[in-house]
Amino acid sequence: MTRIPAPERRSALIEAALRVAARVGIAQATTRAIVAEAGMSLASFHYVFDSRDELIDELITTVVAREQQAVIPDLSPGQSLAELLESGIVGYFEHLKADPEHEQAMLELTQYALRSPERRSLALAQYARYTELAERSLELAAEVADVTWRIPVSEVARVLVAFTDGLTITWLVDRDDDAARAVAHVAADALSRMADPR
Amino acid sequence: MTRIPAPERRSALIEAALRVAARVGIAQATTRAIVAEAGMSLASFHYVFDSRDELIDELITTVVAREQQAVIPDLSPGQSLAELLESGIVGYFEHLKADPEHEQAMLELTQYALRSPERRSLALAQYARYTELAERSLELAAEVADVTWRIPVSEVARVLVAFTDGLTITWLVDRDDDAARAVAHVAADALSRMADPR
DNA sequence: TCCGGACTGGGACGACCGTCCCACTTCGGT
DNA sequence: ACCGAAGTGGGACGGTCGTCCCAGTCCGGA
Repeated sequence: MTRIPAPERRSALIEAALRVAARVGIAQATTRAIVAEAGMSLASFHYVFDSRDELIDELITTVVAREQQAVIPDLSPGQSLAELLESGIVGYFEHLKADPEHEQAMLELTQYALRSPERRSLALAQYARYTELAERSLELAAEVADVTWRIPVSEVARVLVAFTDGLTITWLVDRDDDAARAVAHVAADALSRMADPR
Repeated sequence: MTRIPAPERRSALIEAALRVAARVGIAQATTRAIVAEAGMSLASFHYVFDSRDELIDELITTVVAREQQAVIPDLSPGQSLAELLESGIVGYFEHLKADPEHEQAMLELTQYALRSPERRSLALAQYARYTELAERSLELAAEVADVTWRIPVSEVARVLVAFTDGLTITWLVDRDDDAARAVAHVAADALSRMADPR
């Protein structure tokens, strides 16, 4: 009824698609389910998106781009590097616990992107972004703890991403908070050994 | 044409389904794609399976049950625990590299199972199995290296599963062998610190 | 040899999917 | 006040999905 300009409608549909994907998975995020969530008609969908795939692609791009501060920890000084890293990872874990379905949808989005050659780059960009965020957190932690990374931060960051990913999947399956915290502890300890006092 | 008894047909269909799922993903593993892969008609499918979901469930169960020796490393003595663990993880990594699509399908299967409440237990069983295999490898490594685990092996195993899972996903995305090996190295180092000399 | 159950092939069904079309309404600029 | 563009609603189309049905074929035991 109320008329909405195309660009606004695009982002409204992307938000709706994200909610639907979190609730029922991307496979079930049909055009009809998305427009129902957004309270629109199918025509409005195809007025602003050529295809569902175009929306999914933009969904990945958008969500990855905004993944910002959620995971960047605020670190209080006076702690060892290992402690800083652990509280950083635990911070991410709290974020995961706060909205597990969102993170599950992110995982599905990656798998989805990996399944078609022309979408592979989206998965790569997603993980490049994760690594970039991890890198920033690691630099911050090193600064606060007054240490320097022995190997390039980007490489440490790549390991951190792998560890948090593993933490995510296993927790999504068994929902074992203690086990996840143990992973965080061990991972932080391992990463902290990759730095030297300044 | 050639007549096949029902139990044989069941397993033939499951094998076919696994191949299809590895090739194109579970979402695209339709009943028609599966019977085409198995060289049967749709009627044969529903003669032995009530529904596609029943096959998928049995697919998960079957594949998880047989996941056996693939990941259990054969360890040569004379190495430190960290070295043993690293070569074990690298062994898994080689297994992953040998058939990435299979591991990708396993990941999709997990996500699929997590999406419906009545299938959640399948994902749990899958990871319980992973943990069990990890546990056996860890016990073996500890024996060869003549050390004992400071905390319950099952807890160490759970961490190892998380680490290998993280290694798997990140590598499936960026296919960076060196980075994966770095993850293996760091993970092995971290785990080795959870044991004491005997 | 026959008969009942096991198995097969092909076609059909209803549901849902992504996409498209077209008549209609609203809006901003002139 | 008017007009072209922007936006909307509803219905339809072709395709694919899971599932089902049924007439037929094969086989082993009586």
